[in-house]
Amino acid sequence: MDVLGGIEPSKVRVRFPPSPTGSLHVGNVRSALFNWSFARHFGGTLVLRIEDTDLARNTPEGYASVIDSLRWLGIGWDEGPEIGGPFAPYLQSERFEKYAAVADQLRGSGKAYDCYCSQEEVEERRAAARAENKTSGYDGHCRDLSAEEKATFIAQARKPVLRFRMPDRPIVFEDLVRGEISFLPEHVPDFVLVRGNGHPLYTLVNPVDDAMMEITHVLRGEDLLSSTPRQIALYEALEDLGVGKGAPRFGHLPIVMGEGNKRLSKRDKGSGLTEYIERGFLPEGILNYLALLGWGIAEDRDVFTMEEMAEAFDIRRVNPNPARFDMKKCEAINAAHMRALSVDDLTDRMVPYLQRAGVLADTVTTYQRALLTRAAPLVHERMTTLGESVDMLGFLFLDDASFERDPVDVEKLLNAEGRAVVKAAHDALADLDSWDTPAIDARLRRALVEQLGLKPRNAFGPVRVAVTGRRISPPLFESLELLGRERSLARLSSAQE
RNA sequence: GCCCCCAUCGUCUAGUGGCCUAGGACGUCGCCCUUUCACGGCGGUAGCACGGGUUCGAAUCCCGUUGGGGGUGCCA
Repeated sequence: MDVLGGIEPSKVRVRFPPSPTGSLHVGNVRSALFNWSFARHFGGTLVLRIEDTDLARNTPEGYASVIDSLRWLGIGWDEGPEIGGPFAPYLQSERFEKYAAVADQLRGSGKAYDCYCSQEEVEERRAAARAENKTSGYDGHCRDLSAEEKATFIAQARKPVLRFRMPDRPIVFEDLVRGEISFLPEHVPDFVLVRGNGHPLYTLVNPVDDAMMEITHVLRGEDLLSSTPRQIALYEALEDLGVGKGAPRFGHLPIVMGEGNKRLSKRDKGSGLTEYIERGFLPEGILNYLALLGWGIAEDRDVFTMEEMAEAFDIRRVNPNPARFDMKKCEAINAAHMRALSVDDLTDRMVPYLQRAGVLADTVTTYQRALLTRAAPLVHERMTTLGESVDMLGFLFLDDASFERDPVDVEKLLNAEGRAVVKAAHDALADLDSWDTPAIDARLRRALVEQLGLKPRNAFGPVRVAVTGRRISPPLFESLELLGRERSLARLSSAQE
């Protein structure tokens, strides 16, 4: 299959057209990623276009959220809002005159027509068609109205919608991920381009902008597969009118499903990118995982960078099956990227999470920064997400007033026996000369394991809870060293109360 | 209802007619390492939806069935 269709690789133009109705959905992100990779692979152009024609559903926060999310992800666009480009503006809400002009051309040429049917009438006939086991779409009632009929409707003050006149022939196209797909004309009814109130619809503006912006390839979700024949017909009509150069090539990506067998919808938990950001996923982790939903870099490898993906990406190798989002695997991939981070990078990235949780103040002191840098290697391989640094490292930065131990762990390990162990640990460490890991290790081992005859696990568990506040923590001796003598002894004392 | 798409372990996938007694990853189970948790190492578990063809030979090609998904808007 010919992906490029004869055009030069660097002339490839793809787009990502989110509608700013809220935070980006993981399905959108996946789509943005594949378009980005496609463009990068060929050295082409990625256009960001904001589809905000549905005024009722847009919010300013939605727009900001889209921009912020893409920046957070590291998915950069070559043309679009904030940076401009030769086809500006890139917000559809600023392009209404263009759509109105095209709509007039379409109407004037007879490629679209005014339809005076009310929504109720259309719906009624739709239901009737359905009852007869027929395609339930617009029946073409107003396709060829006489002047008298038109006059009657106008006299009734009906506000017409503009409907596209579908050609009476099958529409066949080569999908870049699915191969040949065809639709018979009787199954693709005429569709509305402009509302009765004059507002253009997605059905019009999306192809019009793709045509005007000279988009060569459309990579999008499978949910849009059945609207493709309508759009292809529109692109062709547009070309006849001198707008654009006909239909682009399409590739329909498998949809992303949530738990069970339903499409991951905006309502579902785990569907919004924001949740992943808040939990402390890495952009490279979530992106890598999303890439795996339908694509793979190699048979025996599933951890890779975006650059590697762009290098190797081939739309023809995308799997058409719907893919279920598996949080466990997403976490595993993210953890792999966490481990791949340098200690400095990891440290930098943990800071905002620690601040937001109140573990660190807005201004991080030099001392705290140094302490965090020393602590980072201890937790590096223990975290799946950056958010886990809060529970893992909180004990090092919290003062006595804010430090709290996990109640469950306290109950389990700081019982009478546990407190006795903690006391022994305190006494053993009280006069330790050099406060460092090897010395602490040796001293504690002698006092608890050798002298009290405890198993290491039983000896260090209570001490761990006393010092770090939890049963699960960074390595104990290193933690004690970093905490320092004074604070460590204080924790060991307070744990006995 | 009608249209379109899809179909390999629980999940994501490799497999493009013989290399497949089907490979990898995540999960899961067991063991090793071990001060907790991780990391790491070793091993196990589990799959070609079904039925017909085509072929010397089919997970791979064709048809049907079943199942799943999407669409069917004056939303995008």
